Amino acid sequence: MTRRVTLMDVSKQAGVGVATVSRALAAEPHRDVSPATRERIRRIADDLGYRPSLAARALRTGEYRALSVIVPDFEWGWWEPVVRSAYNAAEEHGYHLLVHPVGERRGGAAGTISALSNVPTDGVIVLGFSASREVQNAAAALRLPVVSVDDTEANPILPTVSVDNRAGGRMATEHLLSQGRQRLAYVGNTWAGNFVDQRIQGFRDAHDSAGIEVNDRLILRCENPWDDPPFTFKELDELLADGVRIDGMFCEYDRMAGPALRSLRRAGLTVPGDVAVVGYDDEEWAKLTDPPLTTIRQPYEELGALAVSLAIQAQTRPVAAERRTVVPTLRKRQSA
Amino acid sequence: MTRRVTLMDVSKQAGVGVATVSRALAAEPHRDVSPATRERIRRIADDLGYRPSLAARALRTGEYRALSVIVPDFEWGWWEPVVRSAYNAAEEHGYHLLVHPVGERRGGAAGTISALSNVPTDGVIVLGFSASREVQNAAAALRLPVVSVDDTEANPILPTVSVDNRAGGRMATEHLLSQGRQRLAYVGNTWAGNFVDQRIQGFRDAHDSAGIEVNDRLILRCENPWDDPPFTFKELDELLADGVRIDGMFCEYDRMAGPALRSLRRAGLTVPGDVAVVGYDDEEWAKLTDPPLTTIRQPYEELGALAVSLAIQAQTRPVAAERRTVVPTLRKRQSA
DNA sequence: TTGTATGCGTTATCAT
DNA sequence: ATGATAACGCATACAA
Repeated sequence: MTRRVTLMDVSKQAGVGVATVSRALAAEPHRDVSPATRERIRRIADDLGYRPSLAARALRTGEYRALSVIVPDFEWGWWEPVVRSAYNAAEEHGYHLLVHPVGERRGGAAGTISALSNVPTDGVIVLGFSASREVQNAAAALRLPVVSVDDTEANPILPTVSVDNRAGGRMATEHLLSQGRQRLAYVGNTWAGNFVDQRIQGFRDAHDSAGIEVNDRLILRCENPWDDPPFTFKELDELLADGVRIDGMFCEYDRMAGPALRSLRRAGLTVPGDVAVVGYDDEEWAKLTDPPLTTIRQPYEELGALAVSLAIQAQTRPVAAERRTVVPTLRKRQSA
Repeated sequence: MTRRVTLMDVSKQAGVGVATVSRALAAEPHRDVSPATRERIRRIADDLGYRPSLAARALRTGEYRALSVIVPDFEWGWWEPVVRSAYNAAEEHGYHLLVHPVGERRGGAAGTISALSNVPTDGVIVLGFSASREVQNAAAALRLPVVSVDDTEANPILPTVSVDNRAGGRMATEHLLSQGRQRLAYVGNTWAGNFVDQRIQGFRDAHDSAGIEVNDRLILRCENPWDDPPFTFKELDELLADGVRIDGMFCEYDRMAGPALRSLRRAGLTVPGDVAVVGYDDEEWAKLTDPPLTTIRQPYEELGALAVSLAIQAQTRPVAAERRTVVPTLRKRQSA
């Protein structure tokens, strides 16, 4: 391992001062350096294999030009496209994006943010967590601005970008109703959460507009059956066994579709013939279910780009702790 | 935004020199500082909200204590658990792990590595790319050691950690044969690649051991049907329509299972009754197919941990450009 | 247009 | 056990 090539080396080789070299190598052509020398110096730097020291630069400028995004690593999938778009957006701003999965062992989102004291970063984007005080405090302790994505708390305490879940629920339901389906089930998880309430609210909204009454018995809260046979939703199995008829189903999120489709098939119902099914999230594998899943697609690209732009803004001037809402769209496939 | 708290501030407050403060705040108790002052200084630092400057530290020590992992962002899914285990392993070594998705626009793996000149990092782990000369050169230009994961080239030019695909293919096939299945199809993608050859070789190995002849007509190379109805594999549809009987199927990787299962169902075949199906990768959603997919699980945890350990080693002493192989396991579910 | 000199905050070396 | 100080490599204010 030879010593690293520094500005000094380049300057000596070029027979000019380090300042000139620094200016010549600046990203955007510096006004105080002749194109000729700029060109000459850049060539020499290249020949010598010069690479700027990020540490030295950051020490001098006080910024790393990097953002960190905290992702929930126990929930695979949905956040990937957000990270992707954030990465691209960051790049366009000349920033790098560092991705940090939250480990159970790492004390959740707040713990992961605290660990960022050892990561060179200028700002934090938190994906998919309700931004509690703890998150806010952890970031404040590091003097890092935070932006939250997909936090569905009623009153955000941070600048927040999120999707209109109520509109999404409504959209899914309207799609089902518009096909003449009348007896719709809502198949949700057992957990509670604002986004759940919002999607159900959308479900109700659509019924109201259509003048159809919601049968509360069809609003199901199901236990995860993912690890034990027969991998169906027993709540749904029982409902169907009781002879309750449904002709449409809105799954709280795509992952509910696997067990739900199995329950339907087990009950001898076809999709979409007997029952039309709509999911939520448009995860990559939604096209792999049988039949391919019609679903609500979150505007992942917007989410990522917006979050990055807010995070960069927040570095210089405070950004209001208010919610920016983006709207989902319907992705039609074969299940409804 | 007030000025940041530095060692100087702490030292003045404590009435000691900066060196003492630096020693007192070192991660592992420094031998040259009394426990009393150590304790006192740490408290003061805490009170003042002192955070070390990573830039200054890195400038001084010459290392960031961070590794970068390059992941193929166009292939969702399989690498997630590897990143997770790598993250944990890195943490145990006192390192941070930075995750970098490769963008199409970013010039592939090599391009993404080059972009790391703007990322504070001490080493690179490349996931899921055949480590070409380009990758090697890109890393060399940055003077960063590289470790490759899941590169299936015959002769690795980098330290490489990979899974025994031949053993995996054999394992999947033996599982099918052991159930008395005799007419097995191999359902693969149209692409070529060493890992494909290896899995097929394992498929053949198992047949050889069982004294069963492979019917080459049953080795299918199918076009992706993921974006167009009817979302089945037409190659498989045709085979079945021709009246060819199969009773078992090995999918080259889990994602092939969606269309394959649809093809089977469309042909009126049940799974696993008529046809037993085994996948490869054990992706998260493998449990969502109907029936839940029996599959070959790659030892993701080992892959990540091993890669990190090699990358850290490579920082100090050269690590041989040889392949370390780990073995997959069978994950039994309902499809076979 | 270019060169010189300073300081960013830390750790390590050398005194004491 | 502690303190003073040099050096890491860069960007910039200021001088030329």
